Amino acid sequence: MGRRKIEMKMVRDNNLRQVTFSKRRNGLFKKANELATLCAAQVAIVVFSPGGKPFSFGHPSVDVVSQRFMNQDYSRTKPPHVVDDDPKEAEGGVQDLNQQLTHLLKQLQMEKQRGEELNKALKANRATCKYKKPINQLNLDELLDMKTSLEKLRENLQGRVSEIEASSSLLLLNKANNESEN
Amino acid sequence: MGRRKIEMKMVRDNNLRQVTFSKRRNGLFKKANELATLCAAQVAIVVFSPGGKPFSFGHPSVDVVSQRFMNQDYSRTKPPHVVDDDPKEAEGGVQDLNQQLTHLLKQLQMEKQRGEELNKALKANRATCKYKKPINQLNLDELLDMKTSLEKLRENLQGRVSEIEASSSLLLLNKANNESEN
DNA sequence: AACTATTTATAAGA
DNA sequence: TTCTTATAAATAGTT
Repeated sequence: MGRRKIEMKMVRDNNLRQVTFSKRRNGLFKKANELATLCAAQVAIVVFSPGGKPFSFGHPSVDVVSQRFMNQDYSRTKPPHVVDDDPKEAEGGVQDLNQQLTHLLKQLQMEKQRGEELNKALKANRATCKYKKPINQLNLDELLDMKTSLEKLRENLQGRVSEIEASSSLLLLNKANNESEN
Repeated sequence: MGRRKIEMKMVRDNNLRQVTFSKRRNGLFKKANELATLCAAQVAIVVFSPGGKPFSFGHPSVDVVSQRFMNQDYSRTKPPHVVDDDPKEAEGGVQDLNQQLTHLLKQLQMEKQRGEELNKALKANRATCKYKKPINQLNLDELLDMKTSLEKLRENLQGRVSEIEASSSLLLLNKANNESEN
């Protein structure tokens, strides 16, 4: 997409390849961000440059998404810790225990994060309580103000639970807004 | 990029959101494939659709790339499993690892329980969703019915999350009630 | 880093 | 879902 069409083969020139990588990595991450935003999807990307440098994009984070993926994946097939790089050690050796540990730690992190996000959502939600009583009497400015604060809340929400709560709130708001226009 | 420019906000319409997701997921994976091909880069992508279905792209594979990423990640900091409950054994003994495992499993259980409680509250809440769409068209009987079920729900709510959502719902109901009186 | 001529992705519509 | 098409966005080559 540019001055000329290019063949889909590895770019030979090292310098040009690096430039292409940078441009396209940015493009890829932008697309990923749009996908997450537009569709309320979770996305994780890991890329290694030709030089071996790691880059990543995650919504809400690489860890959360990859963990969710691994959990699903494992439940479909084998226990998560049986990677079997070294069959001799696979059943209860140190390596196996280490893998179990790592896996558990990640799950723990995920669960804790979920809890924290719920808490965050709660706090943010309380901030909106001041609006809750006289919603029929709010004027347009106040409604817009409320909308802003709800949208701000929405930005901070990470988990799906939070997603749902925000939708409800926005739905409520939209309803109020529409009616104030009549 | 199409017939019209669209706002970068979550697509509200479920059907349209699913279509958008499919199209853009394909686009994202295509871009990822091009990046890998042109630049000899390794790429891994994991995506969860709004409906929670997992999709992935990997070059050479999700596993290879994520494994490499994790290794690098760990080497930057400390091994993830060194929790140091017992400094004497901290460097790799089987006994120590087992203790860590047990400890982690307990923590996990606790966190999961917390999550489940929050989920329960959420589910109870969802039961009220059936009323949400045509609220303006509900007749008085239906409104009273809804009010009853909301009040019942309210009694059962334990967590603060649910508390807040119930308030919203009741507020919505009161509003609708008032309007039906006019 | 910026700039455009083009190619590519995609929103709407069928 | 798949295809078509008008338009928006990405980007290859250039400065």
